[in-house]
Amino acid sequence: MSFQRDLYKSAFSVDNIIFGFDNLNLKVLLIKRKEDPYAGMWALPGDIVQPDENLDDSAIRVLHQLTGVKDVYLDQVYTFGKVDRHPSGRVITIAYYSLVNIANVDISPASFAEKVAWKEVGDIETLAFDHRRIMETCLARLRQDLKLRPIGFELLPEKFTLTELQKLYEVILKHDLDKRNFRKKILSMGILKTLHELQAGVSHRPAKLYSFDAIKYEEAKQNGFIFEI
Amino acid sequence: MSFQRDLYKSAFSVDNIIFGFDNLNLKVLLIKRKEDPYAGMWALPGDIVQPDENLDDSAIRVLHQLTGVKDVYLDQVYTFGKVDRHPSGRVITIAYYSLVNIANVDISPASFAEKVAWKEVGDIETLAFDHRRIMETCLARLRQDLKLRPIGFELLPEKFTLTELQKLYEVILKHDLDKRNFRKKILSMGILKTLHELQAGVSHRPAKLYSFDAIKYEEAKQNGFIFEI
DNA sequence: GGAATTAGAGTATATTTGCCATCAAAACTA
DNA sequence: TAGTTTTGATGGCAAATATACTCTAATTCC
Repeated sequence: MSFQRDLYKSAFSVDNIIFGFDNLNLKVLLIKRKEDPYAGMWALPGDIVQPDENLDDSAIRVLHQLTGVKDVYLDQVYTFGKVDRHPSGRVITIAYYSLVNIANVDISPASFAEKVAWKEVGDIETLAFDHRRIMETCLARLRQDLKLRPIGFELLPEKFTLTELQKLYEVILKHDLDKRNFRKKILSMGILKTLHELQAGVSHRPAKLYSFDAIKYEEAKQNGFIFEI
Repeated sequence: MSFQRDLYKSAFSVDNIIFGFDNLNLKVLLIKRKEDPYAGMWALPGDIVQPDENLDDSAIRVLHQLTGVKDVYLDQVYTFGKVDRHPSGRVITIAYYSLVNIANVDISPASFAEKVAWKEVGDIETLAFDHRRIMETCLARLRQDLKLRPIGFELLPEKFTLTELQKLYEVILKHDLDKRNFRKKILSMGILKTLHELQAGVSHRPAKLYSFDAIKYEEAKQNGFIFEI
């Protein structure tokens, strides 16, 4: 079996499900497609992987084009490759998800989009291609990862309150958590820096601000610590 | 951006990491490559995905060619796509893992292989391509899944003893489990059928045989049960 | 100064884990 | 056939961990 014989017309794309959190809801960044197929429909941002481009780099590029940000949390989730998933030919797509601080991004439509917008996850109905299913899969993965890795912070500003963090977990996992137990658990992990600063501009007792301490987390991990919510 | 313009010479393959368990060790099915690149080296079984073939079907086909079995546990893990991972061109590969009952398979080299053999996971050093890394990734995923889903049974015969099941967990997770607590936990889940049969042919007190009860598991899941070891 | 709002903290109970020891059933052997 | 060998099956306790639960304190706004 030669390699050449098995080449055929095909391509692979990446789709990047970019999650953001606005202190109330979990959102994803969608684009409105400019061209066929599915012109005018909302879709996940993605692009064909270039011949000399690694898959991860491709996902990073899509993210960067749309949001201006780099160096954010990004993870591969699953590859979708049903024969007929793309009307124009055999295109399989590798789905990634990214977690961004929604306040840091300045969204601008890339060339392939007419519009870009944050949409609340719960409000999304149909999407182009099999993107609805891709989104569901990524959301399920996000929920799993959120419980097993310290990634919730990625969706929050650098400095955050414990209430904000808890709210984020509650919204994404879709169930309430006990306030005291949550604080106890998070603080006992020793992976937060306590900033000696308070929340400002709120009309009630201001909360302490914290930030994630990646170094402490790495140390703890060396000592056998396993993150779990 | 047209679809046509973005087509280029490329292909995608699947690699299927087939795990088996022989009551002592975790094994993977490897092939010895017949042709270049990497002729004569051990590699993971895999193949180019055909133009009209779904990805999962491709992984199933590879499995079937090598082992004669179908209808076994199979899950997609990760897609590897570094630009230079394949010496002959741009080939990305979608890695799957399968869990088979080692006693049920009758291995026979597919056309692309000179030999096929079960190799103990711990003994595997270098493999062709980036297959070593792929194997590590799949192994890590197997360990994760084993704790969160009732899949250990897939590696055992239809009828098994609790000691065999525990041993399987211990070997794969690489740490010992308490015998009494393990039995208590597994039995309390209510997802095993107690066969009123005993192990035969052992020169000591024979153990009771059990089998996994998929129906009971589905019911339990409906009622909020979450499998966890 | 009082109302409104969210922050922050401890205890009692339930669950899980780690650890320990004995008798039972079968095959083998002397 | 009696004794030896091997593994199966089983309960309980102590310690650690996870869960359920409610009030006072601090701040802004009026």
